[in-house]
Amino acid sequence: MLNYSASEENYIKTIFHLQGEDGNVSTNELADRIKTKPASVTDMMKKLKNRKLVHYQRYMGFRLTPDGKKVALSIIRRHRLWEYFLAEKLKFKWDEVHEVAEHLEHVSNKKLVDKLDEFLDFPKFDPHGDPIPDSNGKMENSKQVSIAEWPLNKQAVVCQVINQSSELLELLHHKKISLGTKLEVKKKFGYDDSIEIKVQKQKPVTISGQLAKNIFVNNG
Amino acid sequence: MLNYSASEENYIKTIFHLQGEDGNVSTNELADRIKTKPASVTDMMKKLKNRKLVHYQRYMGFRLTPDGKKVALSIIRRHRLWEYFLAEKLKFKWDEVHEVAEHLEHVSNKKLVDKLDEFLDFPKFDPHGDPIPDSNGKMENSKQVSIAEWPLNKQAVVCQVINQSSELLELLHHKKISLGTKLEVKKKFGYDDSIEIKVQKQKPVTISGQLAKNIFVNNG
DNA sequence: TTTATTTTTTAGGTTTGTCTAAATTAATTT
DNA sequence: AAATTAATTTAGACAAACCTAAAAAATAAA
Repeated sequence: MLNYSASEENYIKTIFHLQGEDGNVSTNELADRIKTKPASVTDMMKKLKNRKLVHYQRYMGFRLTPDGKKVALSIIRRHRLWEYFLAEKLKFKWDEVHEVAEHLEHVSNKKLVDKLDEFLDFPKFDPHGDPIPDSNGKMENSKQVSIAEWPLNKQAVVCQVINQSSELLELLHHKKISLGTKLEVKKKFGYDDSIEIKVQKQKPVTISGQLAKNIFVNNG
Repeated sequence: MLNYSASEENYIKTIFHLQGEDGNVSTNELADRIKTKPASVTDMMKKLKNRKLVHYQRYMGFRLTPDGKKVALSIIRRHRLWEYFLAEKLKFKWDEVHEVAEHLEHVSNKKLVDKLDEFLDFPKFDPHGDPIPDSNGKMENSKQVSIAEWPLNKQAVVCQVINQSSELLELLHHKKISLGTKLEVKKKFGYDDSIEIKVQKQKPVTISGQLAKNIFVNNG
């Protein structure tokens, strides 16, 4: 994999986030996000087109080529691994990690990244619940969200439980919740952040806000 | 502390390494070291003079101001902490850490560096034996060298023992060596890397190459 | 469909950090 | 002390990444 400047990497990464499954990204949209001017975006798109990282025709928007996507995933991998490191090892707060990772992500030494991954024990999600690509660019296909944030009446599948302690495991066992359990959130009580969930075909049960925050789900 | 570009930081750091206690650094010397051209050095010196980081008069060489030294020490602190992290936590080899740290050192977030320092348990020396400045820029005043590399007949003071195990401690106790012990290396045997040392006023004793590599000394 | 508005691009300029080639100053040799 | 050599600086250019202002194209409205 070739090396790209921090600036190029920021453009590539941001296009990845803005383009959905198939949509094109517009000049203004990208300029807004990257906090630069549309003219600068046009300049950079010409450059990235030459490097075969984006499809681009003037006035028609742009999207990443397969090569561009690979590069984007490798930048996102670095970013999220550093976020995980900062939160898990250096005890940064959840909302402080992003800014620091914005800088660390541009150190693009493959051996460093792979060894960091190993040191962290190959985490699958960063502290915001976003999936971390592995060294081949593969990752879980949906964001991981605590059931405290999950919308009402939408099926969720338990995919991770953090902050494991024997008490927590005992509680989960009692509520018949484990990895892969399908459930729906039925009610949220703002008073104490407790929520009422329906596990598969059983009767609804209530869960404390504290527990809810530690059970992560996705849409299966 | 203001922020400086990676390029400025490389100049500042390199001037620090080249200037001794009081000596001036020359244009060619710095150009050589930084792998750039003398003309570029002159350009940068003008800039650093404006920022009050170097004393500089044309044709007369340059040296860091007190402010410049502070900046240099903070860069060196980052570099050596990352080197320690890479070797100790990510299991990089001794001779691979420098190159990667050259990039990581330019991420100049103070909180990141201080938390990294804490995570690493405030190490005093990097994997090459060079002292790591603390958050105030203070550091041990000499490089740490294993007695295997120490010159003959020069007083050495034991300042660290690494790879601590009960067997090693037992051996040290038996040889009457501990932190602060003064000794001299009297002979080196290339055959098995063993060395003969004289501890204070006692009779010379022989130490294996393996042990010698784990006893670090400086000149007191 | 013509006009007006928004979006995007082009043209030309700035800063940072680099370079080459020429000019200047310092150091060394004769 | 004059001449030669070496070190350093200046002058002018270049690439990357940004900018502003004006032109061009696409979109929306009348």
